Amino acid sequence: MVISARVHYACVAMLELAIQSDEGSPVAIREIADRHGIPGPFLVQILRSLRALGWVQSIRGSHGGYRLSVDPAGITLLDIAEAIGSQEAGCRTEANSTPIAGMLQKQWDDAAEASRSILGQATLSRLVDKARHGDETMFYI
Amino acid sequence: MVISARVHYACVAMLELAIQSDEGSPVAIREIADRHGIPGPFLVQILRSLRALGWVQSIRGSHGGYRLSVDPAGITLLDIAEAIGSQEAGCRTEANSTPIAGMLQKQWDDAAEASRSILGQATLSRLVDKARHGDETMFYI
DNA sequence: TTGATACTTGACTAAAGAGATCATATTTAT
DNA sequence: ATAAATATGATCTCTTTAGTCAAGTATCAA
Repeated sequence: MVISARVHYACVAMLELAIQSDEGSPVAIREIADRHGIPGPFLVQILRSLRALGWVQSIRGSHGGYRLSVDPAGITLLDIAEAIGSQEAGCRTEANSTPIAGMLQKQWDDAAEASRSILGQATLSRLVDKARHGDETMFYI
Repeated sequence: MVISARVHYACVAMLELAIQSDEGSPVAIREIADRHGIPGPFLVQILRSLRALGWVQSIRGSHGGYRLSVDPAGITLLDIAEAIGSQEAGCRTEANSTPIAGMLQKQWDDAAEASRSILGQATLSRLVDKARHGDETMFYI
């Protein structure tokens, strides 16, 4: 699975919003963009997509910004990558024409599934905890 | 890890050569291309790359073609993908600028490593066995 | 009511990579 | 000789990626 800059930025933004969700005031795009060196107008595009997905809400006007509008425990990096990124993982060959192609396709699928499994376990809430408590290894039941 | 058509074709070709390595006569590009619906001139390009890697050898002239020049047990799909494909797995962000970016980078790396692990176990010889003996599950020590 | 701040929207562009395609040359068996 | 193969370098089109721009709209605060 190739993670584009777009997907990476989307994850950065979602994490920033998750971290700052305690404070009442919304977070401005500029703040996130400046802190992470992301081109502002590009981040605007990305947040529009996230809003279309219903994952963030926007507050217009002065002192406006964005707020997370979902439970951070319910969104994983995989969700974001699949929603924002266009690039499929693995390889989609047309109609396993030959036994060899079919066998290879299965390997590509297995490899892609392995990546997806990792990213599917990384919820925003876990990552926020990780970011807050430093690098200590954490155990979950 | 995104598997391009180029990588997929390269793997098909290597498997074909591995399967037909018993017979003395080399395999023509046309034969592989026709059997799998691969554009001939494109496959030529790919076999050139494989030859440059020292994995196949070419025999020119009439009745010429290609032959595997390495042990099929020593080459995996990962080797081929990394040698032929240009696209890196995961995501390379520049110099983990922030804690959040660094944390994400680690997730991208973990996901990429999971894919690589799967493809790294798929040697040509195993796949050839699989292709020959049908779909029976095989056990290796 | 006016200005500053911040989001909204749609269009646009440059660069890179993917996936071929083509023409021409060279080698070898028969 | 000639047919069958590979060798080589150039070129081409299409899609995606990453980013930019301009003009509009909403809200707050003085």
